[in-house]
Amino acid sequence: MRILGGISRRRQSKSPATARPLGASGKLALLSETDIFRDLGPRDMAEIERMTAMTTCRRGKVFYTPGETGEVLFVLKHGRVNLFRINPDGKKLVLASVDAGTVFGEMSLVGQGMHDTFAEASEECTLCVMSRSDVEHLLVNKPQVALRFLELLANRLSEVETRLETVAFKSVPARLAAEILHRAEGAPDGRVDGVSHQDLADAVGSYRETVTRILNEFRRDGLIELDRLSIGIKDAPGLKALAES
Amino acid sequence: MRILGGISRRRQSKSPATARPLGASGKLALLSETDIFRDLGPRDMAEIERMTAMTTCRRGKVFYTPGETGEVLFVLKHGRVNLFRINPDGKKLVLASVDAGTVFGEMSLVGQGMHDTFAEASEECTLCVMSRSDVEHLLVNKPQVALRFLELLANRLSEVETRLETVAFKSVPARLAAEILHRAEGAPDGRVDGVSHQDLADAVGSYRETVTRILNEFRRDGLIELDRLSIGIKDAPGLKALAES
DNA sequence: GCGCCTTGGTGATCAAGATCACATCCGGGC
DNA sequence: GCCCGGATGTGATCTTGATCACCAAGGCGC
Repeated sequence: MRILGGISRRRQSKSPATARPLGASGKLALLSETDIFRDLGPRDMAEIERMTAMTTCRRGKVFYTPGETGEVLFVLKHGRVNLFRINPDGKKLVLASVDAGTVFGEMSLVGQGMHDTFAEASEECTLCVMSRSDVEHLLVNKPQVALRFLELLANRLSEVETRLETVAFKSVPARLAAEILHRAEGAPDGRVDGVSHQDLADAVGSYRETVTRILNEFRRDGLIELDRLSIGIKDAPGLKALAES
Repeated sequence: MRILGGISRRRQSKSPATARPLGASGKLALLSETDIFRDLGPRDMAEIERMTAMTTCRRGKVFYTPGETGEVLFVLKHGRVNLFRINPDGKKLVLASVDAGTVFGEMSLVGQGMHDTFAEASEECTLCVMSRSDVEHLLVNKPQVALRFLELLANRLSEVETRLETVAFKSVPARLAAEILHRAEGAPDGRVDGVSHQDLADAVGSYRETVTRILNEFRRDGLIELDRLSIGIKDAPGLKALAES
């Protein structure tokens, strides 16, 4: 059985301890782009800038571990982050894969628990880190931010609910087809790169061998083409049909 | 295969069309108890009272159907509500079972989508219904309410994530044990009443026959006792151990 | 070039639980 | 009491997909 230690080894950056802090230079520019802050004026943004730290994480870095990390909230500026849990056998399940603009973290203030949840950069990431008190302050004094936050949370809720339904109702091939299509969104060439079968298995809640087998079936059926760490979509409608179960 | 029509037949109240409106009498009293409004003063409460409708639903009533119902937000005052989806085969999955104080509904404003999600009273319920514009108004003008809302949403998110993990990782017996324990909370006699095997199956994402079989195993192992529509817990620690997988 | 690690390929086996098919059983309505 | 529908009990399959056991190929560091 693949265990927790193995995961860290497999992907975790070998670079020095923690994420690298960013110079004050590009901080403001990055912050202004964020969804959650978009309603604020320049003066507010400057204030936020003073109270946040910005860091980057390279692909694969697990930058949040329950217990170890304090009570902070992350705002993802660039890149993509996987929030996942590990079960007692060491099996990993990706709860959510969040995009730039999303807020996440351990915040009892907002009840936003990351109980047992890890966060890892699935791509090169730029993150903004806020302390509990900063967030409290911000939410109380800037209602617009609270509203944006609300919106984000509601979207994540909706997403997880759909995921729950998917895991409960659909077969692994269906889930896999959906996952591939989802990951291909945004890539105009209809190609998913840098994703191992193991990654897909973690995402759909299955196993590496099963994913390999099913991907090969997909290829046999002319739905996709396969290369090392790369999947090319050849028949998107076909995949979509499969994804509907 | 059990289908959608069957569900309505099985449980839906045969009473006239919609839920019964409540006299203005107890409205304010009920509203003040709600979590989400608890920070408001009497004057604000009065204002809210003016703009909300209060209704009751009897057990089993499906009072929200996607598409049919408009863009409203419910605040559950008393009772318990199941939010669920139906898959193409007619199989039902309970996404969340929400308690008094919870807010839910179709609200694009807050991104709070109920796409394809139904709501049914699993107990006698008192509900407060707010329109989209009322909610917008409230959230913009009463930041405290937005904060409470945030808190609620974050809790629900956390719950669904745990549920997702459970469905993905744990066996049906484990899920069932957890579900029984969960439902027995609050009942000091350690008894779960008025719940059919089908209800449990819908809740844990399994099938009626499977649930029946496993419950009988539980009884054989001295964990529970069984009666028609009733389960008595005899060995809570044993169930808990099972629930941990 | 060599060794090693990561990724991918595949057969064999197995267990869980979905699915089908009925048989009761119980309570309520008439 | 009789009938009906919902709730439950249970046997008999059948599939899916988890799990085990290896092997092969690609890529990288040295």
